[in-house]
Amino acid sequence: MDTLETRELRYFVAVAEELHFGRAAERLGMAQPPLSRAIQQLERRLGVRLLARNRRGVALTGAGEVLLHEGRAALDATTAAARRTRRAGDGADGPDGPRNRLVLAVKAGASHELLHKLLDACAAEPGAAEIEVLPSGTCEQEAMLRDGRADVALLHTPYNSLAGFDSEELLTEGQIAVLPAGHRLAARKALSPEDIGDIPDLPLARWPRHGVYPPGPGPEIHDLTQLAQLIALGRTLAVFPDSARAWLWAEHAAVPLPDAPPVVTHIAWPAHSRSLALAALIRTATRL
Amino acid sequence: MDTLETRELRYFVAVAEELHFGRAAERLGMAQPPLSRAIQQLERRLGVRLLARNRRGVALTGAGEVLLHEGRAALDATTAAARRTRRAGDGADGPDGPRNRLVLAVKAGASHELLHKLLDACAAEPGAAEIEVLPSGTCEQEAMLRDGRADVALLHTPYNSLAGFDSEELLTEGQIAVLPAGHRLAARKALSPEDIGDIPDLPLARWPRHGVYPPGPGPEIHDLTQLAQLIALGRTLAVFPDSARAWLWAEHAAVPLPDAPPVVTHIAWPAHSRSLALAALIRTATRL
DNA sequence: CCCGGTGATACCCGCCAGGTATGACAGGCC
DNA sequence: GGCCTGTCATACCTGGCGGGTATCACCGGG
Repeated sequence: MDTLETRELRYFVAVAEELHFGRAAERLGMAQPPLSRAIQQLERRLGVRLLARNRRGVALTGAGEVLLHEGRAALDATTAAARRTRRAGDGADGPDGPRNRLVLAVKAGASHELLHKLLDACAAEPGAAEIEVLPSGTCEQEAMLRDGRADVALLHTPYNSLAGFDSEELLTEGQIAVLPAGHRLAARKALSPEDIGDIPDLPLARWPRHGVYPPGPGPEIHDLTQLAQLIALGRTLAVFPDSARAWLWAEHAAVPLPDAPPVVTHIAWPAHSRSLALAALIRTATRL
Repeated sequence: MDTLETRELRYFVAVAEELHFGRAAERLGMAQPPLSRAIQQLERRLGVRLLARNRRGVALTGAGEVLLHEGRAALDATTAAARRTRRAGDGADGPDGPRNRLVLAVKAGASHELLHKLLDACAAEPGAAEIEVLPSGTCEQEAMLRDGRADVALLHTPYNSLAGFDSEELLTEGQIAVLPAGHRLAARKALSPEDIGDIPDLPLARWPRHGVYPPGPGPEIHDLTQLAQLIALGRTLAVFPDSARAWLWAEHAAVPLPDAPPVVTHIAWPAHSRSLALAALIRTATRL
């Protein structure tokens, strides 16, 4: 009477995202009629109208939007429970006591130096947990923490949000514009954010934010190598924290952006975590 | 294969809390054998041993402890989804547009003045959400935010933890010792935390923290009136923020505790909240 | 007017959650 | 040792419900 089943949440989230029973059913690997019925039962049990059926597709009601948000969070929490439990039991007992393993999510290609120092420090620590580094797509570390693919992550404000996590500050850096070495602006000592917003021959590269690309003239970027190449070819420019200098090519030029907001790297973890291994890692990280 | 059902989580949490299949089954309103089988299936599906059966009761394995913590969080999230969805649809459309309603959890009897000012300010705000004040037991506001009984809460550090919530600071106050007016210490200008820890004839009252009472000689307190009476009768003393002076009796005396840590009142809400009504309330609160 | 597309309804079936009865096993007691 | 008790596991059965197929009701467009 009171408790939602995860199955129902999965079904509703699918329908709410697709706004189409047929496509949602396909995505769920089932037929459309039982899905319709399940949603109806859900609405009856909650005593709330979730979807406005418009004969031509479907729209979310206010309550539906609430359930979409809260339901996603709940689904993330349950899959996180499953994943973390599996990991906890995986190699539960090594040669000396329970073998602890932590999955650390990092933006692929970011914070090279910092990460290197962190891993070295952990390796030096006797009895510290084994760290598995999990490279993540753009801005995906937050989702990985929420759904249990990772136990701890390196996040970069203002690109990432720390909402819902506990965190410690690790490093603050300025930003640079990375552009083709031959470009006329490459010789400048500094640039401002306005300068690079509308260069006719060099549009700003676009990264996906939570899976969607912002509008704009620049190319859509999938990975760092691709971006590096496009910059080297003179087709785009991009903005990075200082530490990106580590992977620049000869054909790249870096120009400081003194007025851009500083990028702060944090180590972040789910607020309810109660793991000794994690606490040790955080202590190690903040001592760097 | 991959996703845990809430039913399984409920079952496991019950067993993990009782550490006894029979009692857990009773609590769940079902027979013991299907519960045993469900837990076995869960262990098989996760590929992980959750419970160590000791012929004489049951103990949690490491993975079991992880699932207990994460599973509780997941269950809270799903019941929160159900509750908030119900509330969102409840009186979804009032006379003028969607009627917004927020449930604000406050520790019963705390922050009288602040709360009064906040409610007045909200009432003055045109188009602001209707605020339902939900008095909570000791330290229960956090749980209420997590499981959706409340949308927003007033929390008091260091008694409450802000972990997992977004929050804004509202008020900082010192603490006072409340003791019988006739007591020899009532005339003192100030007391230190050590002073009040071991007064032979006046043991410190004990509040439940997350449902359990800390050990000690003092009486176990259930509500504020009861405590007030016990103090007035000269049976105990208690520590409160300054604002508690509002409800003191004539037979009470308040002595400042300048060395006690200050109590900071925060307004806190689930980090993932995206409600306009909530944002407005927070803006109102921080402007006080 | 018919046709394509959408969600709802009707009906059926097989699986699995849950119940009852019983077993297996360890410990305490006389 | 024999027995009882408490505990979890096993065996077996049943009913409900989750899911499938076929079909309907409805609307918009050519």
